[in-house]
Amino acid sequence: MTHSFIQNIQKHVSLSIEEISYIESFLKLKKLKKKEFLLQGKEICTNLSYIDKGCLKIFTIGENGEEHIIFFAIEDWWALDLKSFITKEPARFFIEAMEDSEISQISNDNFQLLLDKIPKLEKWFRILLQNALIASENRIDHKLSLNAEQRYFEFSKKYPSLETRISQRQIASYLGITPEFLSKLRAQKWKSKKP
Amino acid sequence: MTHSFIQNIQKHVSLSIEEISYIESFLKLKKLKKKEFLLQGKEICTNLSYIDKGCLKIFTIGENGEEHIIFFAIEDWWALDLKSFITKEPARFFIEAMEDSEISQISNDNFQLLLDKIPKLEKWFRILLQNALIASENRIDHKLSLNAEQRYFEFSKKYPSLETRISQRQIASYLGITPEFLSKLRAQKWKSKKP
DNA sequence: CGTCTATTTGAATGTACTCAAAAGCGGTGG
DNA sequence: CCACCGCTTTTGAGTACATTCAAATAGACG
Repeated sequence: MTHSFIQNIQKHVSLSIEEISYIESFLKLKKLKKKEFLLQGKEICTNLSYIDKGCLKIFTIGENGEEHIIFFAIEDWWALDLKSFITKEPARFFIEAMEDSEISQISNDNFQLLLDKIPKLEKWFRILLQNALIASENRIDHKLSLNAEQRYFEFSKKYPSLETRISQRQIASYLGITPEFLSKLRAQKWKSKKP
Repeated sequence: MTHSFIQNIQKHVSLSIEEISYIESFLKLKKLKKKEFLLQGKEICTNLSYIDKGCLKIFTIGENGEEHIIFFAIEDWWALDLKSFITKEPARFFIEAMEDSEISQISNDNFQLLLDKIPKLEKWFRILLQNALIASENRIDHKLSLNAEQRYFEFSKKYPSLETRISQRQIASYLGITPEFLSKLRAQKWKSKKP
């Protein structure tokens, strides 16, 4: 059975047997333990990491050590600091495993090589970026349009699985509120649903 | 002299004379007057619009009619609802000219045709999306990490030209604050710089 | 000019934050 | 397997950042 990384690509472009094994030759499998870092800010993000299993967070750290989660990467999604990966500048973001996870990595140099050798991969990556940008635009809209409670509601709808897999602290950080306040929102919610 | 749309493409991929005229054959030039709409929410975004001159806003409209500006499109940048353009679903966003503007449009059908006929355009569009996504990720980080005053400061740094071209009301909408509060922030700023 | 919209300013209000303390939960080692 | 330690969650009181509403002023446009 082919690697799920390959299956992901084949959703958008079809590959020959040779191309598949060529791509697979670049993949490095890696296991991460919960709380293990994949990328520390200021390092260069040299790898694109496809998530086979588990869940990572991509985040920045503020003045007082608070984490600001830019996005979550779960199964069949990607973890990288795009800017650093492309430009080889020091990373803006940190990446850390939130569960024991398994990933498949390809280095930025090998990635460029692949795009040059198999140009149709440009299409696949273009579509990947397209989807990420659409999600990112929606996130901006939500942050501009909705209050904390509404954003929490939308989050629960969009990531029903994450709701239980990760701590409220992490969810609060993603929503842009304090964990204390999220706790209060949840308490309210019960009150209005139980009577 | 070649169209600046073409020049933009050639920053990333080189084109033959034939390819250039093929691309140009699809471009429709259009002039917009200030406050003219390019896209109304719920319509389908059938065109990718390259901004030759002027400035547009891409935004949503909330419950009470407030505008939430997702991004500004200025010279040498793009205006479209990406999701609607790709999927042909009704648009999430509105697009409106903030100044008299000149744009060059290509329809989504012709765009797909171009990508198929000139595959190296995939690379150009991939890079365009890459840059947009990087900017979008930074915007999310700013909204999570910074308070209103800091976001205003960053905005002024990033778009020094816009600061004077558009109304404070629009800037406030982009920053996610009320125009009244932005006015107060600016008043404070003078106080601390004048003494 | 006159009208319409944008900006400024102030007072009252609200949403979300800080700080602190208590309770809950999960993992680890004896 | 239980006890303990550290971290997360809950709860409450006080506070701060930002909003709402209102009214006055200033600017822009036909």
